[in-house]
Order: sequence, then C-alpha cells, then structure tokens
Amino acid sequence: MPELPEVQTVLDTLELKIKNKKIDDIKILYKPIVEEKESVFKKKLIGQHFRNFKRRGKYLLFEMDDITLVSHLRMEGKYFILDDKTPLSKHDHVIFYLSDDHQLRYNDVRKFGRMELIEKGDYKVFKQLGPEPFSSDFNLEYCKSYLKNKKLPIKQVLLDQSFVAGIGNIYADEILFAIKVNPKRSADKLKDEEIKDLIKQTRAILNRAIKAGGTTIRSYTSSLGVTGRFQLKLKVHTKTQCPKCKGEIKKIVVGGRGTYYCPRCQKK
DNA sequence: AGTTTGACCCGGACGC
DNA sequence: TGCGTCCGGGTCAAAC
Repeated sequence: MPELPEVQTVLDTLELKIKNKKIDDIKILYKPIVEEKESVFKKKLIGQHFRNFKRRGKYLLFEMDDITLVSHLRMEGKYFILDDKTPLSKHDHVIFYLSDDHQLRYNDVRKFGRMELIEKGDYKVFKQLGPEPFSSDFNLEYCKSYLKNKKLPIKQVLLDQSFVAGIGNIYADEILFAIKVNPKRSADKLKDEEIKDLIKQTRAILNRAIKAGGTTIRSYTSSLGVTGRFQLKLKVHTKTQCPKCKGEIKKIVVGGRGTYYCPRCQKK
C-alpha cells in the first residue's frame, strides 16, 4: 500500500525515466480506472510531454504541456516502463505508448487505482486534503484545533486525509509507536507535548522512508516496476515483539484497520 | 450542519 | 478443488 514516501519514490523514479517523453498513443484496457471518457482522455493526452512531476498527499501529478494527469495508486497500483516487445501482463490496465519505443504501463491487481485529468493549477480535486506533513501549515496550532473536539481514536484521525495528507495504515502505526501513544486514545486526549512530538515524528519517519526510497530508485529494474516499495525498517507494524520493552505486540482493529501496537509502551 | 459509520470497488490469500 | 471470508484507500451516502 503506497503511502506518501512510496508515492514520492514512484514519482522521482518516473521523473528520471520519462521526463520530457511524449505520449504517442494510449490504450485503456480497464475503463473504470480512468475517470474521463476514453476518447476525451486520449484526445487531451496524445501529443503531450511529461514535463513536471509533483505530489499532493498520495496523489501523483504529471504536468503535461497543457494539462495535468492525476494518478492515485490506491492499494496496489504500479507503473512499469517497458519496451514494446514485452508482452502485456495480467493486470496491465492503461498503456501509454511513448515516442521512444517504450511504454508506460499502469498495472493494478485490485483495480482500485484512479486517473483523471485536471486543468493546470486547478486543484479543486484536492480540496478535501489536509496539509502536507512537511508544510508549515501542519503545525501545533493547526493540530491542536483539529484534535480539540475529536472523540475518534487518534489512529483513525491520522488515517483521515483531511487531517494530514499522505499517511496510511503502516506509517500511522509507526508514528504512534514513536510517540508512545495508544492507537485507541481519543484524539482530544493528546497532550500538547504529544501533539508536538506527533508532528516531529511524523516528519522524521516519513523522511527516513523517503530516504530509503532513494535506494529503491537506484536499484530500479523495469521488470519489478515502479512501486516505491519502501525499505524502512518497521518497528511495530506486522511485528510480534516490541523492540523497546521486548513485550508482545498486539494486533487489534481500529476504525476497521488492522492495528499493531505495544500495550506496555503506548499509553492509553 | 457537522460528524461519524458503512458500503462499495476488486481479487489474492487463507481457512476449512 | 472449491467455496466463503477477509483485507484495504478513498469516496460517497446514510445515519446519528
């Protein structure tokens, strides 16, 4: 499940591979992935070059000459850059034929990913998104006022993209472990010091993961696809033993999501 | 009106 | 081998 760091890694890898490449043709094999009508999508993108590569939350933004292609990988979306001779694989859904005999292929086992076109600079599709974790908008005042009357478990709030953009299930667990807060703690019960730490650790963990993603870029192979699979060493998520107290890591369900935490280190 | 919950989209993995 | 259930990111509708 790509979260902010993986999306950033995918973006950086694609920038390295296809910047300024032109789209000659497009094939859509599974229509619901693309929000636009196929004819509109093709008409607006064919002939355009990949100029700039940006990210907002977990969304990839490909700025073309006249329009921006927005892509969300959801659970398992991947991009592959392959030459024309490579046979299609089972879950390839959208093919961009590039002008250099290569293809950018969107592959998605679950078919949950989505693509859409927006006019350049028209960010109203992101109006529900909260601040970027690295931006100055994600600060103590903002967090305090957002969390003030929230009775939901803090884990659930971390996953809410309107609070802060880009955090998913894995990093939410890691962040809460880092700040020693129980995932079920009511969001309004975090102390100022803990909120401060939440901001700090969120940035630290995402930064470390992005750095680890750099490894992914260097070791990129076309057959594995541009998945941005992170290399960051996890401390709680999917673990059984706490690296701090050596106690047992528990798995529970919070807000319908599998949640790992250490009952001894993370206070309710 | 604002907040919270739940269904939905899909197919691989897993249990029986 | 086969069937049923679970999982999950984001969206949207329904319920509170």
